[in-house]
Amino acid sequence: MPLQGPGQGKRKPRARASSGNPTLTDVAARAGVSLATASRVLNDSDRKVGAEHRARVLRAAAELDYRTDLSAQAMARGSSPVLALLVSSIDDPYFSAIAEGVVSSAHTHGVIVTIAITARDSARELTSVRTIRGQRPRAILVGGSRIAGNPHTDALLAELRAFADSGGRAVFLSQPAGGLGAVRPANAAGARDLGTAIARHGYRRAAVVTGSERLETVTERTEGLRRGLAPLGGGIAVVESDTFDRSGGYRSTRRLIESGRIGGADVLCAGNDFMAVGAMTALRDGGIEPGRDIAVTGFNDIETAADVTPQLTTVRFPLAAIGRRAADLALGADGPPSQDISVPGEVIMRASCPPRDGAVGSG
Amino acid sequence: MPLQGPGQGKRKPRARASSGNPTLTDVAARAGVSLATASRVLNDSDRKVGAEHRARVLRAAAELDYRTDLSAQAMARGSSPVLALLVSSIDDPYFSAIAEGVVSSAHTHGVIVTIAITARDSARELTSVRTIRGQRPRAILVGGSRIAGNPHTDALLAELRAFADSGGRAVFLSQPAGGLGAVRPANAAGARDLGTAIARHGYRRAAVVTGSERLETVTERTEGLRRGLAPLGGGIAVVESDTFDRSGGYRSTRRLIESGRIGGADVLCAGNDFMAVGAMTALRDGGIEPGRDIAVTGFNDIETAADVTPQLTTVRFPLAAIGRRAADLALGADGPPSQDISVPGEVIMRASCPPRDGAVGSG
DNA sequence: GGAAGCCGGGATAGCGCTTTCCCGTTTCGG
DNA sequence: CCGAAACGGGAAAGCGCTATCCCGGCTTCC
Repeated sequence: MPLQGPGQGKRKPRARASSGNPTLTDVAARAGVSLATASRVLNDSDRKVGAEHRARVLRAAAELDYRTDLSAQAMARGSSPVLALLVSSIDDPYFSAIAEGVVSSAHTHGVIVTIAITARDSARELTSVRTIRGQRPRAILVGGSRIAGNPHTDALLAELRAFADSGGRAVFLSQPAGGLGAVRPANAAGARDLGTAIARHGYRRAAVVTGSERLETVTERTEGLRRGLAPLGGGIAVVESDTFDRSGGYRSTRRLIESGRIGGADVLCAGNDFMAVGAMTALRDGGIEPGRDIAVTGFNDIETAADVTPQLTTVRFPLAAIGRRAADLALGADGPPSQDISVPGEVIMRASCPPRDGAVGSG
Repeated sequence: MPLQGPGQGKRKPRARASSGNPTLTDVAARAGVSLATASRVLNDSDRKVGAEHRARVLRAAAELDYRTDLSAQAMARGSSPVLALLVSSIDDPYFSAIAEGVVSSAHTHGVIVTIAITARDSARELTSVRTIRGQRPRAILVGGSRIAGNPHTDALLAELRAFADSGGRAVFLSQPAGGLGAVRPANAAGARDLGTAIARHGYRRAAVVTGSERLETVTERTEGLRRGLAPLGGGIAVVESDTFDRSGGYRSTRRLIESGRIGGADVLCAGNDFMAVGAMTALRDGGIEPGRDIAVTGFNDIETAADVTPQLTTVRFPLAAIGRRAADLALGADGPPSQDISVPGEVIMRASCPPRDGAVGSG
């Protein structure tokens, strides 16, 4: 038995799982070339490799069913081809439409998308970003409206900025912050256009049913609406807030009806389509027929909007395009890392908001 | 100038990006302990570490804002904490609901979710799985209905099986195959229950509007419906196929109306809720009032189902729960790796399918 | 004809982490 | 009171890649 110097003993190499995946070393060995050559072939690097060797490597890889280990590649290269998407919920047409665009863009960039949901919980949002940072992604996309007075906002922003400082790219899908760039729906302009459109249809007193005013999206839309109504002498008669979803729309409308405060309004403007749908049901339950007794509008043009009765007037945003554009911005080598891109919406007038007597002509 | 032996020259270490992330080595150095100790503290390993050292490491990590590099960790450990989800589209309430459950389960398991979309393109499905395999994920979840006669099916299955053989777990969210386990809605049973329910409401002749019969989901539902209707003497009068979405529902219904083939039916059963919604619009366009002149049913109970007029009778599946369960199955160390779990649905009778004269009593 | 390139290939440092080994101290059990 | 076991800590061997560096053989070009 050979003597071994102290501390110099050969360790037994960790046992490779018998069913482990083939490695590049295996491929190189089978092809009878060096590791370097195999790597060069499989990544078609700049360095040229002779046709003979190239073919051998390719064949060996195919025979072994070789799959590059992305973790190893990421570590060797120092960056991994992933884009992280952070949204409050993926089970929400708004975000899933954006996600679709993001994934599609990422695909064309050859980048993998990882997804984290925050469930509108700002603490979880923070821990998610922390975890995500561990992935050393190329970019982080943050969806979901910023909430005023959020105790974790500063920490989140610091985290994102640190990420950006270490070479990553962070892009918001809502209001930008911390000099970090954003691609987002032009809520204010869209709401203003909607206000203008309904004013021209003859409506003057709006009842607004929306989410918490601490959501920036909410204030942008409400304010935009006010500005759109004003020129023709219209305005917002009353604002009622609740959760930013269907049931919130139902409940707040119900409260408006029961308290009689809905009386002065000729149009009910909901903060989004879900709220609008809930509001319509509440109206019917209260004996008010939407589209006839009072007009109704929403926001976002979810697919349902065209399927409810009466069809819902709303503002359409190209959500998938927004997602795609955000991913492009985050992944593109070119262009300023931080721009604030507002994507305009389009007012879709439908039966829930018919022209009234006294409406301004189309001229 | 010191002589250097051939091939032994000291390479200049690759320049670390000045703004690079702090490494565990940095943490250990700052804490004045070894790499091993730092690692042990940060992963609370079995090995005990003195309180003093522990505290120093923790403090150093916090001060440096250290974030474990997941790729490096994955490589060192030989496996990465990721679950890959493959769906045809994330912008589809069906899949986004499942995805929500998947992500939520993964979160509690401390696992990251990466997502890939296939756009119902089987070639892309295959390449996606190939890429995914490179991530060496713990598990792969495959959504989307299997399509009969798909040329890439064998390759896909082989790929998944190879993945399973090398220690991963693959779970289908639709029909299982290749002995690989699945968690999925009990389409056949749900459809049968729906058939039974509408038969008891007095309906006998169903017109079915659905997707391609090469989709297994479609055949399962149609067949189940037939079995539910039969005991009370009902049956399927006509089947019309088109794309498995809203416009497909519209078009096929339209064709049924124009050809007069809808005549013999007292209920129109759509393959899913989207098709049902499209069908209702087509009916109205054809002068037939859904819910009054003909009953209508859907499948899945998407949120919209309760918002259309008349409210849609459908079969509800707990999609998020299915996603969660699939992820649990794929990530759980326990349990047989491959089971076929059918999650039952619940018939939701609504106004689109009112009881007819001659309906069977509730007794 | 020899110096000065290309060119295709191989050897091999890391990348940042985990984990095995090994070692000096204590703490016990007998 | 001595040997064994337990304990806390450190050194370093990889994990599977990429990319740098080096080399020998051929062209080129004066």
